[in-house]
Amino acid sequence: MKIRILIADDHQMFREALCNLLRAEEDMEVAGQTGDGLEVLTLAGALAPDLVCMDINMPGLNGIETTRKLRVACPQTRVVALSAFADQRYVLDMLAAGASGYVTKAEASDELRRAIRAVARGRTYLCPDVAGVVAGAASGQTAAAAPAVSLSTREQQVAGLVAQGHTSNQIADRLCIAPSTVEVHRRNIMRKLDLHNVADLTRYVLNQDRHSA
Amino acid sequence: MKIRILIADDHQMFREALCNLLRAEEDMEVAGQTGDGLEVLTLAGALAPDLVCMDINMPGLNGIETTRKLRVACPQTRVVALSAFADQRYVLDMLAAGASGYVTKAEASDELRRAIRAVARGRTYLCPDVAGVVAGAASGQTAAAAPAVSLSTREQQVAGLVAQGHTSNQIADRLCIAPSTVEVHRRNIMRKLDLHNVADLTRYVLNQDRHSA
DNA sequence: GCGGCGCTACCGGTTTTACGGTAGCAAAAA
DNA sequence: TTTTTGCTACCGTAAAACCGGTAGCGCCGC
Repeated sequence: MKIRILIADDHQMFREALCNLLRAEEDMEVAGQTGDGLEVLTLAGALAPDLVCMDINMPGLNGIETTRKLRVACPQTRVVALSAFADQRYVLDMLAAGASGYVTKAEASDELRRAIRAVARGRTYLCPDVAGVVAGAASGQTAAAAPAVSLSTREQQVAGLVAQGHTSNQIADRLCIAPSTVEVHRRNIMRKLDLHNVADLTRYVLNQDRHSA
Repeated sequence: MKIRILIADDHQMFREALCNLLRAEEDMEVAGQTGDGLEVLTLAGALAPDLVCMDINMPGLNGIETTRKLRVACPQTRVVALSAFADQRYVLDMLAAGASGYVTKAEASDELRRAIRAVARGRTYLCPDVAGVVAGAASGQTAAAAPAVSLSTREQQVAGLVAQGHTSNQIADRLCIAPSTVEVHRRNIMRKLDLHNVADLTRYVLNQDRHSA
């Protein structure tokens, strides 16, 4: 029985090249391919593949969200993350979303074959770079610190406007509230995230945006 | 006579997959492949390929700089840029550096084959997305606006430290200059770039970093 | 019901930015 | 040579950010 694979990546060229590579394997079969997160969900429902090779940057729905929804809709379909990046944030979010493997594109394609076979057998596979990141997170403190913070809706609005370069007065006008209120929100945001200036907050917001793009 | 191709991309997996694709073509031959910009120069010198498929994000030396040097060292070797991005900045820099073609990874691999054949015949090939960007730059004003700004070395240092969340006093300590001097640099940076607060500057620096990564 | 949380709003204060002008000095360019 | 550019440094002012406490109101969950 061949391993039936769905390829999800926003670069058509990479998808085609990858199809080519995997089709050469005796024990693998490319069931389908797409570059759109939402289409991954519909295709996975129709094709019921054993495994999805999932990129993170995709239009429609990013790979992390897609993985999360896919694990609910198609629990029998496992996910191998296939990303250009090995950021701790990406890796942890992807694993938390339910991915069973994580391989970076910087690795040899042999790593991917190994990951596919391991995950198809119900195992977990992380390529060396990624395994190091996970180990670092486990021993470090960022893993515990990350999920502790959560901004309210209003705070997210304010944070976004601050990162766009607006002053508290401008934000107050925009949201039709008092400047003093905006400053309270700013202070609460700073306290929650342990940030202390606009530059820190801007970087934080930009990272968040990148994540939910 | 086959077209002898050198593949330069920092993702080994993509390189392997691409080699596979191009080897299937009758009129093409993959002479070599590497993920490092500096190695492109040495390999090109040794192999004298007809054409280099050049990614932009590479360690050692980025694709733009590599192209510039390659055009001087090996004028007979032409360059097709093969990037994930179609940013105006990337495209224009790459063409200015001497690339004869530009294809994005979001395109089908057929676009790349077409580009390779066109460039090997001495022509220029831009994929549709990129052609639009170039046309927009020619008619637009951003092309003239972009090279107008340039920060001095010191200003870049200060801008970077501001974006990292340091105050002028902290930056002064770090650079061993007076706080008043740091503030002069800040004002000059702001004036040159037409920015007016830390958030704007932070976003600018982050974009710059992404560009020269 | 009552405590907690989010949103609203104001008081106070210090520190930091943002923007203006002036100026010396060295190196590079015109 | 003169001019320009970059780096250095100080003087000011006004605005904004940062940090603390206090407090009313509505909503949700225990």
